[in-house]
Amino acid sequence: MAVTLKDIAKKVGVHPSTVSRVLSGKYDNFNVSEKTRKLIFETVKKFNYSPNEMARNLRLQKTQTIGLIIPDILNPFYAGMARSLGIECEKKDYSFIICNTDEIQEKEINFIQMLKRRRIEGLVITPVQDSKDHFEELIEENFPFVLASRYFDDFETNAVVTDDYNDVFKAVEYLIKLGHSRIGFIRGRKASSAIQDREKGYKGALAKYNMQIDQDLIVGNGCTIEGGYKATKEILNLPEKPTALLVSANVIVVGALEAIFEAGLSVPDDVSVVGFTNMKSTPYLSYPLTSISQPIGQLGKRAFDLLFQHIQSPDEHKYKKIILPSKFSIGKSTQKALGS
Amino acid sequence: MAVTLKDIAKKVGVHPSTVSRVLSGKYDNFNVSEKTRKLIFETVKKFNYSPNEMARNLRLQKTQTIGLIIPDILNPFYAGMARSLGIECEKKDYSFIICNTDEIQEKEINFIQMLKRRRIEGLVITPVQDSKDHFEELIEENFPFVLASRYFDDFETNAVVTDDYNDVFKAVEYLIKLGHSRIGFIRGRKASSAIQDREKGYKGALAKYNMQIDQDLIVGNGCTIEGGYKATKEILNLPEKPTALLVSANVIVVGALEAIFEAGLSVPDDVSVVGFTNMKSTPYLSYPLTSISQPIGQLGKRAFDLLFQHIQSPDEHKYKKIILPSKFSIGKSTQKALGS
DNA sequence: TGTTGTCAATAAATCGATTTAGGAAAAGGT
DNA sequence: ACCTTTTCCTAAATCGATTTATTGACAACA
Repeated sequence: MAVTLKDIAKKVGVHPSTVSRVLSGKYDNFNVSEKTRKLIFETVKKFNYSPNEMARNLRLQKTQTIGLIIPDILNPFYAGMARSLGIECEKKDYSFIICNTDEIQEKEINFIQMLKRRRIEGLVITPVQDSKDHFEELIEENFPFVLASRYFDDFETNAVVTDDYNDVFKAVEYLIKLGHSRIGFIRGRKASSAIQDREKGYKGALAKYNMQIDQDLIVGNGCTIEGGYKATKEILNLPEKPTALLVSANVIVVGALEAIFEAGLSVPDDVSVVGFTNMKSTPYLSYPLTSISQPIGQLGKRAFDLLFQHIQSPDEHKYKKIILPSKFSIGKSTQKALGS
Repeated sequence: MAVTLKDIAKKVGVHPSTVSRVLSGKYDNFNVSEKTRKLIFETVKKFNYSPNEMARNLRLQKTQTIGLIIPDILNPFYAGMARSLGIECEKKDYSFIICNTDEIQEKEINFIQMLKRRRIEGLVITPVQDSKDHFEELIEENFPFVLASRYFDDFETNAVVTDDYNDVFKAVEYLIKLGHSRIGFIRGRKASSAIQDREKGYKGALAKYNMQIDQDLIVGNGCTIEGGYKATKEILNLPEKPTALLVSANVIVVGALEAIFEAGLSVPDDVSVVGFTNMKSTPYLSYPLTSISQPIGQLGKRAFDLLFQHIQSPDEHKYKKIILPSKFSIGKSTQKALGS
């Protein structure tokens, strides 16, 4: 169907290898006469020849393709990562294949298998973290991959994460300084290392100020709107309501606010809220949210950089864990606690 | 490096073709002894053999891959499309490669070239619509593609779009019936057929009620937050302010609201707003937005269906244009015009 | 005994490029 | 006139699968 290198060779009257060498450009002005080169280029143009990458890939053992496995592209956090990864890919002439796990471990494992069959050269992944054996396998094979936004304690890998412990620590400290003493923690997916670190940061801040950790104030599991809604509803039904909430992930914020408004409470008068944001596409309020905004673009970029490095020099690469700080921005969803 | 079919064949002591035939499963229980089959399967498992798709692709002239070219994955509208396309792809064992054009025509053209080199089997695309020659080329070649959310008047293609004219018509009619007589239209990208149809719907509704079309009330170009912000600011500076706004795309809503709040106006008391939404990840207000919500999931699904059909039967396929209705949902961002 | 048929497996071409080694012809040197 | 060098190009292997045609062995049948 499509015109091949062989076809071009025949038209020009030379051997396919000659055409290949001319087009590769590696032997520039060398070993091929100017006349032949011209003729080849003309013919290529005339027949609109475009090389078959499948064939090149096979021969060169390269696909110029990486995989991106994330929980859900609908989550603007991951969309942002995908975006910036895409930009980096483009620069290096790579493409990427996106797979959504929906936080289902089995899907993740299958996707990895599938992508390996497709001979992707590397993988950026936000792991489900319900199991991890498959990563040890990847490490054994020295298969290039980078964990994004989550990491494993147990073994060394490439990883790019945010400074979750400190990010939340500071935010909670801020709430404490506003005089809040009952601060709720709306939790995301328990299994996620990021969420775990945020919970630790929350506890760490409370501990610093000698405040009791009340397990009733730590609720929720899962990074969904519904999860945030239910958890917040639960926490607002406590006999002793919290006066402030730390919402530990971006999507959850939407559910949390829903629950707050539904309970007839207002922000920040009845309850102060600190959330996670990323860029402007996240929940928009008639007032800006006090929030921890993560450097998503950087996350994608740095992940690609690490991955690319591993791909380029598979033998002499070193695993790196990059920790990126977030920005804490004070909006209008927080205020001093009543009576303080 | 990786273990190949040949390696397996050697281990088992048979010819590669035998291994291939066993693994393909096409010659089930036939022409290969039970003993050999078992041995092959065992060896495959033992050495963790996974077929090289590059090689298969080349031989079979299939990549099981399609392309998705969209303006921006960060826009939840396109993220939603990508999501549902992904789900459909998975069912049919396809993968997809996402490319963001940022509404830059040149990028679109380059991406198409690149994807064709990679021998993707088909393309779902939301075209930039600054030019269109390259699509006529695709049609000539009978290359499978589906336009999503935008279409071309000039020639027949596969396309899945929303019912933009009627969707906006009804929304504007609703505003008129609330007594609004100065209704602003915050426009998205002029070049987009979807936006054009929405503008027509706006004008059509006004015409139906014998209302003058005031060009000052039609502002903006470009589907960005900034665009929406500037356009809205402009319209709010008119000597005779509009009492209602029809915001013609989802991202723009954020900018429009920003401008409204900045001007010290409130919604819906000072100005009623109808926007475009899709699912819950769009701008969240302390009140729900009156909005036209588009069936994004359907859009992705139907686009894949059309594309798959074309891929499966390239010769007997027929171009189809599918028009999907949106849902108009009345929230709290609209109310009766003052004095009516 | 010779023919036919079945079963199990192989040989070799193929997909479309790249690349190493080499070869023929022209140019250059003495 | 002969050897060397350079220039220009070709041959053929290769990447890792799939598939069509074919072969060899053995049993069945007349």
